[in-house]
Amino acid sequence: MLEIEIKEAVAGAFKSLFDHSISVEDLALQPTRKEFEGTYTFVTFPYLKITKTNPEESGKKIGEWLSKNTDFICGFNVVKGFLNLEISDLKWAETLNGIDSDAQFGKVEKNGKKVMVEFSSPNTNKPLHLGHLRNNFLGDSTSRILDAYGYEVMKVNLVNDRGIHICKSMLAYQKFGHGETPEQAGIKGDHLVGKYYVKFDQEYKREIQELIESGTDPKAAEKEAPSILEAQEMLKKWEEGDPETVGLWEKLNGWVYEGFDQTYATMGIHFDKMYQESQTYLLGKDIVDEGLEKEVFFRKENGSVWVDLTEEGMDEKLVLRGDGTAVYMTQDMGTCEKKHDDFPFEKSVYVVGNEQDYHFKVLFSIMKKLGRDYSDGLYHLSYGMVDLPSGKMKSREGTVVDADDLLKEMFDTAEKHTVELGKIEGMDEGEAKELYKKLGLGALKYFLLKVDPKKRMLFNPQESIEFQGHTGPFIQYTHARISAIVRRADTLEINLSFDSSKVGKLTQREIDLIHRLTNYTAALRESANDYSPAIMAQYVYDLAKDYNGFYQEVPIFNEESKDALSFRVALSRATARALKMGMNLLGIDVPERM
RNA sequence: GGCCCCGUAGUUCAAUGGAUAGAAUAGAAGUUUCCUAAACUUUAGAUGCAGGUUCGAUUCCUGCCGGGGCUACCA
Repeated sequence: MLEIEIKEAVAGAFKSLFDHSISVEDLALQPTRKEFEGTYTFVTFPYLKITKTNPEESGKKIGEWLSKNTDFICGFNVVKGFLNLEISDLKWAETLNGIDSDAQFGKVEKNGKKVMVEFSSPNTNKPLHLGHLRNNFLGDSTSRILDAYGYEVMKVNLVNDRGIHICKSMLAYQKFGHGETPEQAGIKGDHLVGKYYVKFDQEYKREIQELIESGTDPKAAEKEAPSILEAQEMLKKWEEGDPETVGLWEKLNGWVYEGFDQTYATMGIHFDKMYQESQTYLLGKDIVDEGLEKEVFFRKENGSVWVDLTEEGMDEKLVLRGDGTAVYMTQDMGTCEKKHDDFPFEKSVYVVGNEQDYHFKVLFSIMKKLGRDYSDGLYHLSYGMVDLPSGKMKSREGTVVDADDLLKEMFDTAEKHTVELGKIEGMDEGEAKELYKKLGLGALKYFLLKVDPKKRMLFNPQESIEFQGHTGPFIQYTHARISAIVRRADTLEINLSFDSSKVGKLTQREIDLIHRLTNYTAALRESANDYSPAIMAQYVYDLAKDYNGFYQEVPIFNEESKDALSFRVALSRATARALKMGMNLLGIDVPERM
């Protein structure tokens, strides 16, 4: 890669000029700011002790050495401690040739390591909402990025299918459902069950109100309301395996899964393995025993078991109740171990909201204290809440954005825009429908992924369904446009290969674009190491923007030498390929025409 | 109270300790006989406050001010 070659040359300069060895990894190059001449900038400030002279002189010496001793650095200038390097047009053309003829471009060798990515984690008492979308897209995209970066990836979904909250919707259904089914009601199973969850809450609130009015203390009322007592009773029955209760649970969960499957299919997301909490909630007790034996945990007088993490800057944390039943942490320790047994990973990523930062910090500490060799590979991909302009989403107050509704709205808006712009001429209906889905989903995924995962973000429904500017469809459009160029080049039988030495003077746009193409792998690496699709999202946007600038400037099929023409087509083709690969990492399809 | 995260143009987002803090959108002004105008060009506009570390701070440290989260024998 070009950047490596330059770094090697700089290291050579240090060796030759100052008799000092620097490893290539320690050297940093940055893109030259556009107000200066050059493409790559080497900052000399940090090396003044080695060069034993002032910044300007250091830059000048290194620049001169590089010009003299390499055939691709054709010029340089020094501004203070900044050495700006110019790369010859020939080198750029050769670089593009290399990229374009490299069938393996963008591919990273498999590294033989396994990583498990857990995401989505829905509750089976209500449908998916906007927050889940951020989670799902992050998890899916991160999985794709890790896979592309050489890992063997296992995508898993741990479904929260048991517990008091599940019993709430079951109870309300039992009382008020009159045997209603999704088919009868004409709504998806998850929405039907969600309806009864809301119903429960209404009843529950009404009962509390009544109790308060009859003189009960508000706190006591919350605990004494008949509905909550019934739900607790139901949970007990479920745990005892009462056939009727389990039957109801299975029926409702079945409906919810059907609904979820539909939504996942619409989102283009699938999992390699499903875990259910109903199967894992009893796990972890053997780990508690192990921890006691290893004296990582300790038992209090009432029999409850704790871990002391004060040395790690945290508190004491309960890992088993006094009555011997499990808490969330017990379960998660067990599940962590089970996941590793099922798929012996080097890394395991949990895509979970940042309200659980502390929980995972504790969990990972415990696994480390227990001596699990994989504990350093545990990673909490923590993401911030999605806010609405009206404020925080609250399911009980009905201020959530439903995932299915939002997806449909995106598709509809895509259709409206597409038809308005007259883009569907010559497309059959199936093709057009396919396009609306790609655009709507592309817009939504890109919107949620372009933001740094850990940051809280604002989702304005009106503004979010945009297809102009820094959006998924902008990148998709660029790809469609390039595809048209490539199609035309094919009919003209333009040869892909060109003689680099005959391409001639390159424009700044062309250099920028090739430069950007050379950074694909670096963007992938950074994205994978940071578990951040946002980095890749930014890369594809910048690439698309660079291409649009280039496209605007020079007609590609104008009359010039065959080499110049082939060069531009090759540049287009390589860009399309990089865009497609990058967007694929975000889980976004790029259409051939739109 | 303790701990964690976040404060950047009107708005939504960027910026491995680097040069004159970038985009998009909204505002103003332009560009289609020519490969897709969902595009392009020009223009105006921002680092919460106060210190510190250094050649250099949006970035690192301290304090304050604002927003959010965690702080359950809930999950």
